[in-house]
Amino acid sequence: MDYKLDSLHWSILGALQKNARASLAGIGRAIGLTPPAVAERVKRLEDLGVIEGYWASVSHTKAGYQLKAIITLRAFMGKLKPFLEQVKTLEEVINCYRITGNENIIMEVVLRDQFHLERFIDRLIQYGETRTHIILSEVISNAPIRRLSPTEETQ
Amino acid sequence: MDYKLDSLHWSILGALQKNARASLAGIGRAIGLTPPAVAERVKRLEDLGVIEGYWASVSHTKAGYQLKAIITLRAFMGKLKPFLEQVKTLEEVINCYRITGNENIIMEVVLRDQFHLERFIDRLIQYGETRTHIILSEVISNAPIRRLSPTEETQ
DNA sequence: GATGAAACGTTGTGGTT
DNA sequence: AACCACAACGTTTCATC
Repeated sequence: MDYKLDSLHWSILGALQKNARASLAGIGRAIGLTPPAVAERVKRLEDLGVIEGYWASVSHTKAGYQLKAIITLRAFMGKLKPFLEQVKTLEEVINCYRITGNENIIMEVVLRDQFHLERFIDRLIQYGETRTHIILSEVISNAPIRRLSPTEETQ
Repeated sequence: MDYKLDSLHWSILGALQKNARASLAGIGRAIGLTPPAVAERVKRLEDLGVIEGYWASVSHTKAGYQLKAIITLRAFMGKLKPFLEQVKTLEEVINCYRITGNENIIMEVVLRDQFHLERFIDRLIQYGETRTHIILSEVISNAPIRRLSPTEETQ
């Protein structure tokens, strides 16, 4: 990494992780910078890829999806690549990671109800063995990424 | 649910899930509503809890965290409650869900490096058995929640 | 929901250290 | 290179219909 983030950068990241619609002028007031200075720093954070984007979080239950589940997949021989293509077309999947370990894939999915879940799992069995965990409650949701303590920085 | 979301609501949700900093005036232009009309609908979506918040997404690697991992926990007898209290104080944990199945808890964590991961797991073993999966790549990240097809709605 | 006006925020230019 | 000051422009918000 050929850049350094100072504490003003982290104040800005903290503010935008808490509320992505916060005004740059308001953030500037809180940290002692003028609006153009904040705008410049935000633009740079975006250009560097530190800020990947801004999104609204929609409640799956309030949007009509009663269930949220974690599904892992242990792909059959030669079935991982076809799955990786197919998964992009599945509207139910909101997150999907390739992982190490006994399973290859872990997904977070939203589903209308138990029947929807059943049909969804049925569509996956051609690709591998699945294991399903229903999410009962969200203990922590999208906690902000914090600055590494200075002694811990490896930059 | 004692409310109904029409296609204008879903256009607004789509726009804000794609870019939470999009201007309400711009969204209005795209869907044929005046700025105050969009603002009113957004306010109502927030008040209903359909929109839970707006977040900037920060790249864990660009922020100095080389590793992201999924860790599951199968809590020992009587150790789930203490864990649920403790986990809120762990800066590494960006998501944590209670789930059904053999494990009770699944967490998404960001870590500086393998040594940090090792120390983090050490801190968990008092609460239960853990299983760790390193995230190799993100196939799908925060895909938007879409409208249920009308025939599928159970409202 | 629309309109119009006032308050506020963002963005560009130019200048300072 | 990073910031400030100021001005033009766009956006949000509020009253009113």
